[in-house]
This record gives sequence, C-alpha cells and structure tokens, in this order.
Amino acid sequence: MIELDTTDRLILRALAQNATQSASALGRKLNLSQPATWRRIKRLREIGVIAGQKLDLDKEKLGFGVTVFLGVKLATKGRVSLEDFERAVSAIPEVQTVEHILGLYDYRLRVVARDISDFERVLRRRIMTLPGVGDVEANVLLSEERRPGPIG
Amino acid sequence: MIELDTTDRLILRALAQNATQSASALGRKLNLSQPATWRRIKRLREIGVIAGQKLDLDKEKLGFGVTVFLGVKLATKGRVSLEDFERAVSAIPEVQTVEHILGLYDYRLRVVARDISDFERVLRRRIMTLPGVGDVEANVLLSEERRPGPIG
DNA sequence: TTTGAAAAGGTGCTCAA
DNA sequence: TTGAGCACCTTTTCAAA
Repeated sequence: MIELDTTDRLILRALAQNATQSASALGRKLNLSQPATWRRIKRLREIGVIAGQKLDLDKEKLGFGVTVFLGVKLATKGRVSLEDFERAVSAIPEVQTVEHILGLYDYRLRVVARDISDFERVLRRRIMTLPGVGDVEANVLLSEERRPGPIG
Repeated sequence: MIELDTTDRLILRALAQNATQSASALGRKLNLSQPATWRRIKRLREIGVIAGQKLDLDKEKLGFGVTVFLGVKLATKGRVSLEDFERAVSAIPEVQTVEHILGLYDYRLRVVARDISDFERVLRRRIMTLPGVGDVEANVLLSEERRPGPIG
C-alpha cells in the first residue's frame, strides 16, 4: 500500500482531467514550484500509480457507431479452455475489452462494429466460433458516462 | 462520416500504443516530415477523432483492489426516472462508468471499492438507495485486458 | 525530507523559403 | 519538405525551510 499526501491527490485529480498539461502549468494551479511538481509526477510514475497514458478516440467518428457488450458463458471451464478462449478472443480486432468475471457469465466482451449488420457478422463468424463458447447474451450500448473514480 | 487515409490510420495506431511520442519521433517511423506529421495530428484533434488523452491509474496501488460490475434494472422507467437515476448515480464517487444499455438490465455500473466489505457499504448505502432501483446483479472483476480496437 | 530559485540542456512547435 | 528561430519543457544543482 502506498501513501500519498494531499498534494499528490490534487496532482492526480488534475492530470485525470487533462493528461497533457505540463508540470509548470500544473504547479501554477496548485501553488507549487515547477520542479517540485515535476518531481512528484515523476515519483508517481516510478511507483506505478500512474501506469500510462492512453489516447481516447471517438469511435463513432471512426465509423464504428455500434458498441455491444457480450456476456459469454463457457461450455467447459478447465484451465486450458480459459486460456484457449482468451487467446482466441484476443485475436479479434473488434473486441476492445476482455473481462474475466465471477457471476452468471464467465467473460464480458466489449465489441465495436460499424453497424448492426456488421455486428451480426462479427457475432456469427468471430464470437460464436470461439473455442468453448456456451451461452451468449448481448446488450447494446445506448450511452455512456465515464468518471474519474475515487483517488485515495 | 470522416475520411482518413492510410497515413492517418498509421498515426492513430502508433499513438494508441504510445500516446506520449512526439511528432518528430512518429514522423521518423512513418517516413514523414515532422511538420507534416504534426499537422495531421493537429487535424485529427480538431475534427475530434482524437478526443483527448487520459491518464491510466493503477487503482490497486491507490488502495482500490475490488472492481464490481453491477447490472441495474429500474422498477419504473419513465423519462424522468432515467434522468433521476443518472443524476443520482453520477454523485457516487465509487462509480467509474455509467452505461445505459438495451437488454435485461437498464444500466451497467462499474464500481470500485477498497475491499469486499467496503463494496458492501457502497452497495447498501449508495446503490440500493438510488431512485427507482429494481433488480441488481453483481459481477466481480477477476482480470481485464484492454485492446486498442479497430481503427478504420 | 522536501522545497524553491536558477540555469543548462534538450526538444518540440512554428514559420518562411 | 527543409532548416532556422524561438519558446517551452525537462532535468539537474544547490541552498534554505
């Protein structure tokens, strides 16, 4: 467990909103000198609290207007079949997220497609042919709100 | 719908892998001059294909080791109750994502907590008291893999 | 231990040709 | 596209709180 003081949390909160701002700009907001701010950010990276930085793309503008969540139940669940499934599903470009979960379904997949008929193609030719697939449930995404989540 | 050429797609793919690389470094990889690369990136930002850049934080190192997906079915689903629910759920800091979906459940929430007993607190005092909540299903996240998804 | 001031070095952005 | 100029950002040093 890692100890972060109030300033660290303020830095994380600010960077969570805008990851592109520089140490000097951030320091001005927090009344902290530029090197002090920079050192704290560097430390947060080193201890791994800041794991990375990701581009966030507008999938609709890229022509992928349909997002569907699939709940997948495996027919057989040995260690091997989990690994087989994960390896195979990782090769499908339309799958954005693979979540191994505990519950009625074994996996939840976030799948993007150009439209519904494109999704049907992915579902029939890619998903239903995955090794060990049993039940599949689909939920179409209508709208989504992402929030920073708690920090400390 | 926006038209992107091959070079744009290569830029997006490269930036999706490493969002911190500069226009000059990227240009070298693609055999493109630095200003040309920079102009393309700028354009991709302007037309909104690149929506932003997000920090990705290690929630476990921040002390939030438990992630749970909640399927929530509303008891009453008028326009007002959807808005009431969304407004109320947005005020819970532990909720990272609110997804309005079509299917057995009306919403999917991504909730983080320090541990299972902390999650129970959030569930009982925050989630179950939300306006209009009917059935709730919970799935604990075991592991997760995120992928860039298709580009063009 | 962590800060702030100052400065060096490097890099990226911008513009003109 | 190239190259030069300029600005800013990163990184280090050092003294002080």
